[in-house]
Amino acid sequence: MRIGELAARSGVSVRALRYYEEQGLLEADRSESGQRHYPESAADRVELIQMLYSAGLSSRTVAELLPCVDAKVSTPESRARLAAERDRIDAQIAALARTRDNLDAVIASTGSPASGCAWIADHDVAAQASHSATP
Amino acid sequence: MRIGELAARSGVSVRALRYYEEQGLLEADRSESGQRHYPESAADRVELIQMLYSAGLSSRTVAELLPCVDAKVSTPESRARLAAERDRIDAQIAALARTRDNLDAVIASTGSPASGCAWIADHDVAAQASHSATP
DNA sequence: CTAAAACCTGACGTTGACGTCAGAGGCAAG
DNA sequence: CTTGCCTCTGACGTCAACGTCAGGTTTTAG
Repeated sequence: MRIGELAARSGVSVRALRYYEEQGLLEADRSESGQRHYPESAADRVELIQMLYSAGLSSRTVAELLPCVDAKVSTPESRARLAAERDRIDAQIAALARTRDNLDAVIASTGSPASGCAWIADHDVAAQASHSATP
Repeated sequence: MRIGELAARSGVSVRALRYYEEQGLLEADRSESGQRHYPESAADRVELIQMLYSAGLSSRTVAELLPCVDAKVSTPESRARLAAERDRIDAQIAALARTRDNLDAVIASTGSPASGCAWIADHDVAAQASHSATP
């Protein structure tokens, strides 16, 4: 398929796909006239790239991880790299969960006009507690 | 305390604190000579701002939410706003969890050199499964 | 064959959250 | 007083992940 169709299928812009290629994240065959031609699997690849992007990985990091994903075997370094990113994401999830819980507390405290909003005082206790529990 | 100390305590740069003030996220008293002076509670405020930033909220959004956090009562709009952001964070957590699980699968498949790496084919199945299992 | 739609490269523009630098004041110590 | 560190405003620089525009070629529809 050509770049327009891949863009439509994967929901990203044509420009983004060309950018991915520029960054070495996505390769394409070229027709005689120079037009990019992608296999069906490219849609999955793009989805994967987007997933890693949305997890906060930079294009450089993704570029470093993708070969390790593609390869059947991995070096100890690449495994460490993957594990490190996994841990980073885990920490990110924990932090987000804390933030969400705090937002819930805010919503609860502001929901009924009678209740006071002592959240700024509360949130530190919660933050410190979960912080000291997950360093 | 002055800006340098607040920066040291809260772990952000002096520039960032001035930026927060610029964006209306953090107010400061001014001494006669114009130097910023913060109360102790400012450290908590900064921590809160950072938490919201790290959850992917823009400074504009934070600026809209903070008054609603400070106020004892909230309007229906502000509550809806808070709830919307909460849901966004929830979705973000779910997406991150999926990404993490995928990374785990990669690590597992590349961990032992004997096992094949059929992850790109697998990950969609897993993504669909966890997607339909956690909305 | 022709016009519209899709594609190409190259290059400059955008946005957010700061970094960094310049030049000028403020403040406690010796 | 002056030395040294802190602070001020203002303004330009940065970086990532694209958006957008220009000017030209290719493919497709009629």
